[in-house]
Amino acid sequence: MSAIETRIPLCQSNHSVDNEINDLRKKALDISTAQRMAEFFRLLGDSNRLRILSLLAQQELCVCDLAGILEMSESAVSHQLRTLRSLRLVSYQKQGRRVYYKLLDHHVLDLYRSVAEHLAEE
Amino acid sequence: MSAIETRIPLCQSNHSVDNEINDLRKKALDISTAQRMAEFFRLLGDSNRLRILSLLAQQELCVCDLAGILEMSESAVSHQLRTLRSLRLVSYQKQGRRVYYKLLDHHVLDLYRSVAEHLAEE
DNA sequence: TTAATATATGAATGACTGTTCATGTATAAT
DNA sequence: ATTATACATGAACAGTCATTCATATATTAA
Repeated sequence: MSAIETRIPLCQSNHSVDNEINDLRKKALDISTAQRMAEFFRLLGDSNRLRILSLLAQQELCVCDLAGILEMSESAVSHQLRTLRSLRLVSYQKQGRRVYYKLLDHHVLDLYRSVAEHLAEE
Repeated sequence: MSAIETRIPLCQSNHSVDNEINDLRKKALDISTAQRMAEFFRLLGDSNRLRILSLLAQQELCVCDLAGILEMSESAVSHQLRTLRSLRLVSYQKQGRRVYYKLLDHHVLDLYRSVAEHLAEE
């Protein structure tokens, strides 16, 4: 059983890349890492979540202020914060009956800026 | 009609942030920009698209090679490339009946690295 | 010319996701 | 104590999305 025969059939016949298939398969992002990265990007792939993050990047804010500023329902904000919490992008602190959220992860701002730069170039 | 009265009701009573609501609303990411940024992040929020990009970051590849390496159907790959094309992340070049795709946007790699770094820290 | 290959694409399907609505809990105010 | 507020959360619903399937086009091979 040669390497060629165990290989999943690609394009018929040999073109330049053909011999490098196995190399490339190793170089490709592995599935589990890709899934974790995708999960992270997907988290940023919602305009309301981005707007929440843009505010928390400035200062701590409680749920009802976020809701008021962004004109979203408190429930919707709370659900989104739950998502952001689950990926450790925000932390929170209770004060009386209010819960103040703040940005926890500094990478988010880098990503934010990179995309802003990309969009500015179009 | 004072500024207070025209303001959308937030948390009852005045806490420290209350006077800054209008300021914060101006500082928040505006909706249309947030939507464009979200569209971009959402594009990266799929593991198969990330894996396609990780390969194209190394070299030009045709559809059937991508399909073979990633063990996806050619149709699925083609659909994803269409999406990547629409956001100008890849360009393509026809050679015979093959179509070679390559990475067009350098920001993608920056984003890619930022997230990889984030995940490495957990 | 005829058959096979590489790619593209519309429609259909199943899975996922964000919001709303209803409800529950904890805290503060009266 | 009773009421109102701030927040959380499960269920339901609507919209979105990635894949598959069927089909079409263009190019190469026979």
